Amino acid sequence: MSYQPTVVLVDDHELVRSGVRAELGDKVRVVGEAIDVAAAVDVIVDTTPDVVLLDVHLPSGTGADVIAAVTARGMSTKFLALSVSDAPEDVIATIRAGARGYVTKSIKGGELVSSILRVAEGDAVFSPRLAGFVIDAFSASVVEPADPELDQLSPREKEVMRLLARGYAYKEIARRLSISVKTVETHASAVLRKLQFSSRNELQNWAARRRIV
Amino acid sequence: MSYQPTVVLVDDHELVRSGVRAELGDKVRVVGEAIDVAAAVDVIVDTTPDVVLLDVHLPSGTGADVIAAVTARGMSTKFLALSVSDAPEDVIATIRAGARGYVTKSIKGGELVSSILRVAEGDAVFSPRLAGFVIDAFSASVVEPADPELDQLSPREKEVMRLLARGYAYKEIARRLSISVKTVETHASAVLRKLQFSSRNELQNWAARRRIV
DNA sequence: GGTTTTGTCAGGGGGAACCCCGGTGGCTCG
DNA sequence: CGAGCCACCGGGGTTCCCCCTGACAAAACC
Repeated sequence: MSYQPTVVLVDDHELVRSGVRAELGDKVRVVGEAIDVAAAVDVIVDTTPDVVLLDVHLPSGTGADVIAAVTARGMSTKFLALSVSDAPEDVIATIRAGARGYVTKSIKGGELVSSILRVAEGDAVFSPRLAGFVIDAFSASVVEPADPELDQLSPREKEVMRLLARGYAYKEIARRLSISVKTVETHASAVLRKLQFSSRNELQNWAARRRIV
Repeated sequence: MSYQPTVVLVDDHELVRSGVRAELGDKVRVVGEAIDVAAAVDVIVDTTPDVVLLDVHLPSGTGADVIAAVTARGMSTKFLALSVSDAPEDVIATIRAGARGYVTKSIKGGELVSSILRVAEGDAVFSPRLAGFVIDAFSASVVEPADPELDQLSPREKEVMRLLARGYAYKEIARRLSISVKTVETHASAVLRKLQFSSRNELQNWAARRRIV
């Protein structure tokens, strides 16, 4: 492939930037550099590179700030985080912001080049250990801790509770369960009493947070 | 490292299982096999392997079903999905369920072994193209598209809307904003009308999904 | 300076939500 | 077989939600 992706380097250490430039050789074309958040945003907007090689910790903020500012301008630039930090917080924050990859500075030159090329093609790239952090955060955001509070409810009450939490009117619930509205009221009262809620709205918020909806 | 991780193979094709067994050689120890969801769960619970090599599509369900059933039993087994499918839905569903990696069957034998070893050590492993799907799904689950619908609301109405979405009673909202209950009613009516909701519950659900709470 | 928007408030009404009482029938368990 | 739990249903009541109409002052816009 003779096509050279264009790259912007964002790092506050001159040494790192020149080192990276040297390693990159002629496989990619460096079209701009920046050392802080504001300058980075300007350069990226001006040069619209294929990939931004981005340090996570900058003097005036974080790499995530840069990503947020650029994507807020409607650009679809791809970001590859390049950092000394392998802390889960940094990795997750940067990925959440929209980075397509995250490699540590212990990476070898050749691998850095191939990582940039892969990101330019739309793939995601991670140092081995770091991908796990993202996966953890991803699946952790879905877990249902099987609330023991729900065991206080009889089967029928759970049924009513679920519909209640979704905001259905008593009339609707009665129709769906083919029972009388009065029965629904009875179950609803029991649910609110047992779960210590004073209104369906509290239940609804609680259910939304626990993702029982 | 002379330590052999134990592995369970779950795949409905005999050919695939024997192929995998041949490729794995003596780097890992295969302690069990299964061809459907129920059998897989039984074998995994019995043998408590370090890693489960899991096909995504099984005769009686999906790999995600297996993961859900096993984790529901409180086990912390690691799962590596091995599938012919590279469809984003399959990848995301399997990862959401809790898999620590996803590789396609076009993988070479040696890479499969090293993938298993890395998963056993806690890393996450992906075929190049697939990691991007997870990242997309991950960052997409956070974006706030700055709802243009909210611009229809006057500042005061937004204020009321937020409290309304949290489930506060009119009386409470009036107290917090130091205004009359009747004024709250007026704003609430305007909010529901402008946002096309017919009850506060719809608003509450909508707000919960958009994370405006 | 008129018009529109916004924020404030009120009356009145229909309906829904929630509560407290009551009752029936079925089931299980000691 | 009585005691307890569950699912079912009703009456009657209070409070809250939501709507409609109408009003007035301040700010903003043209």
